[in-house]
Amino acid sequence: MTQTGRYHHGDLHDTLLQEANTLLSKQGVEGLSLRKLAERAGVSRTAPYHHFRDKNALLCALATQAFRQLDDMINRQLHQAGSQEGIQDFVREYLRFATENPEQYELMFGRTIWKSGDPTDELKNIAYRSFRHYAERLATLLEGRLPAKTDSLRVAQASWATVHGLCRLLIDGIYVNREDIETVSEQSIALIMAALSRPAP
Amino acid sequence: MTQTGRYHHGDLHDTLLQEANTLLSKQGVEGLSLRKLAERAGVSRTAPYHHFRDKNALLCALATQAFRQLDDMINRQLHQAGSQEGIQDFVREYLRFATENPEQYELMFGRTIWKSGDPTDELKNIAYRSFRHYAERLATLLEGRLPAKTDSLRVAQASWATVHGLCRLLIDGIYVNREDIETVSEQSIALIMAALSRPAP
DNA sequence: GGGTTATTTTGACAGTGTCAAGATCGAGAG
DNA sequence: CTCTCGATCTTGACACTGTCAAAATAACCC
Repeated sequence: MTQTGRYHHGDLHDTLLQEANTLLSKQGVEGLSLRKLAERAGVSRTAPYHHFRDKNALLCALATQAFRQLDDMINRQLHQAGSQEGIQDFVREYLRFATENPEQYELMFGRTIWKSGDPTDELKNIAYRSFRHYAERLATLLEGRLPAKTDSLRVAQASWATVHGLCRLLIDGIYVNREDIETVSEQSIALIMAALSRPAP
Repeated sequence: MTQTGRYHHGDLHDTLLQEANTLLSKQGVEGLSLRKLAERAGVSRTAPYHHFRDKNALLCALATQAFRQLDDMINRQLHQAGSQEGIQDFVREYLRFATENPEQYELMFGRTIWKSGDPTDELKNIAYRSFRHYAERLATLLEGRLPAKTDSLRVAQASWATVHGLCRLLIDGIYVNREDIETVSEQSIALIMAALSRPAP
């Protein structure tokens, strides 16, 4: 289980992951097949099965990687942000992350893993942890500013949904053009901000 | 196995669509194959190709159907809604639509059609029209209540993104549990409402 | 060395979408 | 009524896909 000794290939595990990630970026999930991957790595079709239980496991590993990046971003971005500008920057960073790695984002939150496949425990952990971090930081950020009977967890879920929905519409290119990113995201930020500073009756 | 008017089949077109929709509901897109469909309709594997150019065309037809329903709902729901309660009801209806037909919703907005496949002109038309209807109705609803320099189109996009994102997280079961639908959706409604009645500085 | 174990390969199977070519049958033209 | 035509359907085939079983290979430990 070490990576220094080279028995047959060297370390297929990492090579596979790396190659899969670049292929994902270029062709999307539907262009990612284990056989193609194996060929690129110079091994037989079934070689990957000794490093990943099945395709689902590979995809989960990829998504886990991406979630680690996102989690880092969250902690970095919302760490010492004491003001509304902190949240604004976070939203912008989030949008940047999603639009610069659309295929990874799709994999992280898409049905391929969460509905049709089954997410690894490792993936679930990092995914939930990321959200928890966001919720916690947001909670401390909003401490005292929230009216009674308003659970900060709900605010976290609702605001995440807003940004997430925006990303989806953006990435899939349905209702929001990429040229409108700036204005629409500003509007979304305003949406969140208004709710935070002055909640509904 | 229906035998009404069987010269060849009767009308495969509608049978195919209908069967596809029930199969979609039960098994999701990934469980929907043309061959399975053909078998259920009692015809050969390639028979459907004389009614739909390819699988993408079939999926687009399904999505178009669903969009027609959504469009109807939008026009019905936001027709004479003059107050905030109208918007609230709309959001609730939208959430109901999405959670009761999760697979259809996924197909309507998912990457299967919009990214990996290519959407039919018919589909694009109805999809854009639905959103336009929403935007228009929302605009008349908010007339005069919006501050200067706030484009109602942006508000429409942002609010749609909020509800859409909520639906996605709900359907894919990532961050929002189904038991929390009520509270989270209320929070989301509050989010939108706050922005509408009292915009951010 | 031998033996164990991890790694890789070959072969095979059941699926998938889709194309090409032939078969069938309803209906309108003569 | 016959006969052709065009819509509809079928058979066969191809290139893919994920994944399993069993055999082969190479590295490791004793």
